[in-house]
Amino acid sequence: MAAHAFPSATRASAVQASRSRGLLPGEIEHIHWLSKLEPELRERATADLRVASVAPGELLCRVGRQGTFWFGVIDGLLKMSNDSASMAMPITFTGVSRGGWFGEGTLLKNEVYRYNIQALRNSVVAGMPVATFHWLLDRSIGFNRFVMNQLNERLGQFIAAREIDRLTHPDERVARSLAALFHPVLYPGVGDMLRITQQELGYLVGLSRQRVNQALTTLQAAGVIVVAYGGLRVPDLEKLRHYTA
DNA sequence: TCATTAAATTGTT
DNA sequence: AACAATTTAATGA
Repeated sequence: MAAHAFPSATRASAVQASRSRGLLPGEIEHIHWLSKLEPELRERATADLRVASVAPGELLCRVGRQGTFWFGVIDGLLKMSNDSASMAMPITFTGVSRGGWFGEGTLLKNEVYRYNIQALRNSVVAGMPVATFHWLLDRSIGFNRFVMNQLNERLGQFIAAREIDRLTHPDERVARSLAALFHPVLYPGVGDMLRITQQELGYLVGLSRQRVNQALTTLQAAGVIVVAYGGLRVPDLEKLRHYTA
């Protein structure tokens, strides 16, 4: 179980560094909240957004660092956890998939990050500076509505995460974690096919790849998922969410 | 476009 | 943890 060794690169945040670039036209449509902004505000928002590639194992946020960016996943998969530094057992809060944005709670309170964000694979991540974040909060009704909704949905997800932790049956843990990744509001970019390897899912749920493979086979037999090479489909999210072994 | 090869991912022990 | 089988991605004719 201690073998969760990543090819551990631990460079500082990539988004602010010279490794970041501006937004590409094709990426704008993947940022759903932009369409909720008033047109005159959207201009600055898009101009201030930075995009960077992050390698597997790389950390975007570290516990205790001052919150400086609001992050969003353009493509790839991240893991939100509390692990390493602290005394407690490593706990994965959630995975963050395409279309997911996070860090708003930290920025709102002008606090330090309370979790680590680590890339599980090569990912493309967008970052909005804290100044722009507050600038939009002060001006845009649509943005406020989005952030509020985001906070609410994530609260629900964290409550669900606590329940997942209590589940002992691996198949059920995998089922619930997958259901969380298919959350249509938090991760609108996922679509019906989630790209995730069984190894990545193992890191996320805290199981071996072998056990994940076994769980996926069971879940497929139960008809709640369809396994494919390098990913899977969920025909009925509610059935997956309520799966019992 | 097709065939070949390397790399990634899965299935199984 | 190791290994074989399968699928995808990359390469060059």
